[in-house]
Amino acid sequence: MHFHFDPSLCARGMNACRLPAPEKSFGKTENKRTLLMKARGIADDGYKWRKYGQKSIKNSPNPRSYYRCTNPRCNAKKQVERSLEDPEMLLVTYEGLHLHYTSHYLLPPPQQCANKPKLRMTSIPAEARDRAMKESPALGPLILPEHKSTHIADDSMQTLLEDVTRASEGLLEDVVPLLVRKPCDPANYPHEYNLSSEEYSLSSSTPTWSPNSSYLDFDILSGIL
DNA sequence: CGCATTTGACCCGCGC
DNA sequence: GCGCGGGTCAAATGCG
Repeated sequence: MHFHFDPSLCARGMNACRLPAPEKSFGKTENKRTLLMKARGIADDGYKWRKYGQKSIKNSPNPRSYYRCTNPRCNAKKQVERSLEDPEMLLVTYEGLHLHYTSHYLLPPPQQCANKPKLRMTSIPAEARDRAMKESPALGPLILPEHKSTHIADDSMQTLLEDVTRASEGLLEDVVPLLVRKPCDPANYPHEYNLSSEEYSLSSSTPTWSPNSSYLDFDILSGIL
C-alpha cells in the first residue's frame, strides 16, 4: 500500500492526505486510491455506504472494514482501517467509480446560509494556497488573502461546486467533504463537538466530521482537480 | 417491517 | 497440491 503522509499537516489540524498513483492489485492496475485521514477530522464523503465485511489483517491489531456504495448501479467500494503508526488516523482505500452523482451538490439559496457556518480558510497554510492557485486556477475565486477574509463567499462556493461537479467522477466525489457540498444542512452536523475518540467506531458507515477541523484541505483539492 | 450491521463461511490468488 | 491471507457472501441479528 502506497501513501504519502505529512505529519505537519495533521499537527495543524488538516486532514493530511495525498492521492498516490493507482495501486497495483492482484497483478493488474486498478482504480484504487488510498487516503490517510485523521479519524476525528474525517469528513462524510456524501455517499451512503453499506458495510459488507470485516477482516482482521495479519500483523495488524486493527480490523479492516469493507464498504460498498448502496446505489445498485454503482460499483464503488472502500476499505477502512486504522493506521498502525497512529490509531487516530484512518486508511481509506477507494476502489471503483461512482456511476451516479450525489444530490449533496445541490446548495440551498444563500440566504438560508445566513446564520450557518461558512468555510473557514484560516487553517490553510499560505504555501498550500499558493500551490493550489498555481496548479488549479479554477480555484482562484476561492483562495482569498487571509488579511481580507477568513470566509468563503457563497458565490465562490458555487464556483467551487461547479468546478468540482465538472471534474468529479467517482473518486473525486469521495474525497470532497459533504460540508463543502452542502454546508448549511443541519443534518450534516450529527455529532456533538466533544465526541470522544472512544465513541468513534469504524463500524459506522458514516464517519464523523469535527467542526474543529478544517473543512477543506487544499492539498487534496490541488491533487485531484 | 425494512434496512444496516455483524460475523463465520466460503472463494480465490499466490507462494512454497 | 496445500496452506495462507485477503476479499466477498449471506444468514443471523440489531435497530429505528
